[in-house]
Amino acid sequence: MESQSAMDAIFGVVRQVPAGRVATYGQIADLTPGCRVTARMVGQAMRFASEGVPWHRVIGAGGNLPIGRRDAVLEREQQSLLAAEGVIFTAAGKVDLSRSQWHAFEMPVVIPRTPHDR
DNA sequence: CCGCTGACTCGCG
DNA sequence: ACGCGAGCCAGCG
Repeated sequence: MESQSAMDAIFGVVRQVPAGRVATYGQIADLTPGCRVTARMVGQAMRFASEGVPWHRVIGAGGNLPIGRRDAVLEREQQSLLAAEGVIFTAAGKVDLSRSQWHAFEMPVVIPRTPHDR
């Protein structure tokens, strides 16, 4: 299994996803600071999500719910949890990322500019 | 050390 | 639309 510290880092990012919004495995991986975290690892980590970690807001690329291949019951739970939060689904049963994807707060890159160079 | 396996993703036919 | 293979990286036998 992956290291506990890596999962903690991943959980830390997942906890930032607000209700009504979703993020993809790859997105979480990219946002997770520290070492090389891949989408696969995020998925593994979600299996061990503890209380307080909104695992249901983490979905597959393109709005898929890849969990369905493993556990249909769990997938229904994820759907109901998301629906209860107001997440928009498409007719195809996928999450409408264009409307519900979480956009992490990005720290604006402050370009250093000294008084004399302008 | 090798190979297989994933709640993954992307590209190609 | 759908399957397949390759990249991905940690864990396990």
